[in-house]
Amino acid sequence: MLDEARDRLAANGARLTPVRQRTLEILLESHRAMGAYEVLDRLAAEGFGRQPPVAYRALEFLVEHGLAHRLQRLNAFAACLHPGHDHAPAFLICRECDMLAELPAAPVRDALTELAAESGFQVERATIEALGLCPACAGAARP
Amino acid sequence: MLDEARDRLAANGARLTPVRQRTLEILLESHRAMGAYEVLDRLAAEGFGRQPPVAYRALEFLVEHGLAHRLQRLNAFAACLHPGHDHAPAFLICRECDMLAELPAAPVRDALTELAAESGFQVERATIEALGLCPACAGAARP
DNA sequence: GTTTGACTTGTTATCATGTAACATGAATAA
DNA sequence: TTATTCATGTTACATGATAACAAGTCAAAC
Repeated sequence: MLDEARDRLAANGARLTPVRQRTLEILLESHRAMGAYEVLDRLAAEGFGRQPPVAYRALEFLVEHGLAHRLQRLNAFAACLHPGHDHAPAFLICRECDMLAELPAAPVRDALTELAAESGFQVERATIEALGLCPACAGAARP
Repeated sequence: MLDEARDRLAANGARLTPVRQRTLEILLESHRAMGAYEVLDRLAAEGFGRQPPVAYRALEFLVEHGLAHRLQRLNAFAACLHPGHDHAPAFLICRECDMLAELPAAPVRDALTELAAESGFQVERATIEALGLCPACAGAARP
């Protein structure tokens, strides 16, 4: 995963420096949405800077290069699980257990792009996030 | 618009009190996305309370009752332009002029709901926001 | 009509999230 | 090697949001 990321970045003339790599690893390890300050704490504990911009810059960099996503509803970030494939994912956030699922959302994005185009609006980036119940929690709620 | 809002609320046993009404008016007048603190300043200048919860409570109330929307991407709020009609609107935000358009997005929502259902996820609320260029700004950019 | 209880509004205090501006250090290219 | 660009770190601040409590308002029940 990291090697793939490094290659992808090199192709764009960007570098996976230590902070950036560690930030990506932290996101990948925890495998859930993390707030910037949570990431910052981890970084600081490992000897990196302890001021907010350190985390925000690394996270922003990862998002810019498609290696992580920003979740608007949660004010949080998560590693991208399918870097490069379909880059307009939709996110499903379980309101019970906070589980996060990322799914390829080409049809949804297309519907949105087309709808916008009818008003002459050019979509560049779309945020598609749903709140609801994951299968496990839905099952538990209706026994 | 206000009368319609009042009626809709009365039907739900909720009241359009002065702060709430004024908050809705402020959103409607400016007809764009406003931060909570911007709304708060206006309210305070008109003799209402000047502490954050005053604005947040009024805004939250309006959102709860479908009279306003919260825009995750902007950390902002905007009056709902079609209260009651299709309540899963998509938002188009122009990155040049900050124009905000709200459009009925039933097809997009349906596509998302169906996609989620394939994974067993039950969508309750969806956030669909697009960043891009409005017709005016797109025209100006490509002369 | 007064009392009860739910709701509304306001406060203080604090926390969480995000960014601007600047100084220093490392990598790259001329 | 020197100029230039990019990265990292800092301080300081701006913005966004909520918890906890006190006081006022209003309608319904008695």
